[in-house]
Amino acid sequence: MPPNKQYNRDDALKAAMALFWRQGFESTTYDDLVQETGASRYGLYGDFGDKRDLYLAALDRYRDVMVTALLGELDRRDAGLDALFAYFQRLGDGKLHPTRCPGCFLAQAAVETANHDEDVAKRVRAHFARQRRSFRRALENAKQDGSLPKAIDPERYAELLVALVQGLAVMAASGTPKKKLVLAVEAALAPLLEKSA
Amino acid sequence: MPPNKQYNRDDALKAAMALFWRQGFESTTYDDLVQETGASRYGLYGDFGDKRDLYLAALDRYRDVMVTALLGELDRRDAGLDALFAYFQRLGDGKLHPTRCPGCFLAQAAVETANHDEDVAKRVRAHFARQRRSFRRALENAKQDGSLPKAIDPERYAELLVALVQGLAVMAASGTPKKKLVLAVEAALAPLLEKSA
DNA sequence: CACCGTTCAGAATCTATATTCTGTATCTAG
DNA sequence: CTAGATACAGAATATAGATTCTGAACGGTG
Repeated sequence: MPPNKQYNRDDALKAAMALFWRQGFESTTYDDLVQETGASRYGLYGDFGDKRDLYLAALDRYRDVMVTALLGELDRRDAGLDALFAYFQRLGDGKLHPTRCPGCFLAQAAVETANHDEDVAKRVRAHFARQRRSFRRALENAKQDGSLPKAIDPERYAELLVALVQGLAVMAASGTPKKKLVLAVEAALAPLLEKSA
Repeated sequence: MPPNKQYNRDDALKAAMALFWRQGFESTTYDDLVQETGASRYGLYGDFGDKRDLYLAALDRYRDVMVTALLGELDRRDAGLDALFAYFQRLGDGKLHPTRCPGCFLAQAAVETANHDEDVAKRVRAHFARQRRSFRRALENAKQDGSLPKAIDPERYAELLVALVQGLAVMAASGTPKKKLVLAVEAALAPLLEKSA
C-alpha cells in the first residue's frame, strides 16, 4: 500500500500501552502487539525499536497522559483538600480508563519489571515521588489555611495515601469489587474531615 | 549417587518460593529453579510437576508459613488492637523475611498472574479475604471493649488496612526506603489511638 | 559380590517468541 | 507513465526455554 503509513503512531502507542497494562511485559508477545495496535511489525520496530523500547514508551505515555489527567489540579502549587478529594473521586470514577484496564500500569511495572530493569525502576520511583509531592503539598496547604485537623501530619499522611493508591491498584487488578475499594478510600479520607476541635 | 534423594523437598520448595517471589513467574526459568533449589530437574518434575505446579505450591507454602507467621495472634478470635499493632510491628521488622525478598509474594502474584490464571486468582482472593477478616475482627473486638475511637468504622478501616498492606508491598518491591513505609504505617495507625473523647 | 530400583547430570527435543529479512504493492514525483 | 522510495504481510532465522529422555552412578538387598 504505503508510502503513507496505514497506522497512526500515537494510536498504536495507546493500544500497546493498554495491552502491556492488561497483560504485563512478559506475557505480552510481539505478535500480540502487532495485532492489537493494527500496525505492522515493520512499522512498530521502525518507530519504537524492540519490545522493551516499546514498553518504556508505553510507560512514558501512561505517565504523561493517564497520570497527568488523574492528578489534574492536584498538580498545582495551590492545590488543597478539595483537589485531593476530587482526585480520589476521579480515581473511583474510572472515567479515565477508556481502556478498561484495572489497576495502575506503573504499579504493575513496579512489581513485575522494576527489579530487573533500572530504566523501569527509575520511572517507578519518579512516579511515586510525584504522587507523594502532590499529596503532601495539598495537605500542607490545607494545614496552612487551617482546613486540616491538627492531628494530621502532612508528610506521614502523604506517604499513607501513596501506599493506599498502590494498594488499590493491586486489589483492583485482581478483581476486588469496587465497593470495597471505595470503603478503603472513605476510611483514608475521613480523618481529614474531622473537626479540628 | 542416589536411591536416597540428595535434596530435601521442603528446602527445595522454600528456595523455589524465594526465587519466584524475587523474580516473578515469567522471569524465572526452570533452569534457575534447578540451580537455586539445588535439586535435580528430574527430582523437581517428579515431586512437583511442571513450572506452574511448582509456582502454585510455592504460593501455598507462602500462605501457610509466611502469612501465618506474620498474622500471628491476629488470627485469633479474641485479637484486639494490641494484636493489630504487633502485626504491623512484625511487618516492619522484616525478621520474618529470612529470604530477604521485599514485598509480598501474593501481592506480586495478584498483579502478575492472577489475570491469566484462575487458580492463582483464587488464592489471591482468599488471601485478601483472610487479611480483611483478621483486621476487621480485631477492630470490632476493640470497638466492643471501648478501646476504639468512635469515629472508626471497623469494616471501612479494615479495607483501608488491607489496601495499605498491598501498597507497602508494591513500594517495598520497588525499593522505597523503609523509613517512608514506616511513616505510612504510623499515619494509618494514628487514628486508632486518638482519645475517643 | 552381582542385581535392581532410584536418582542424578546433562543432552535431546520441541515449541514459542523476538527479531530480521524478502518480495510486493502502493504512492508520489518528475 | 515510470522510477524510486516506503511500508506492507508474512516468511525465515535464531534463540531461549520447558519438558522429556538417556546413560551412568549409587546404595540397598539377596
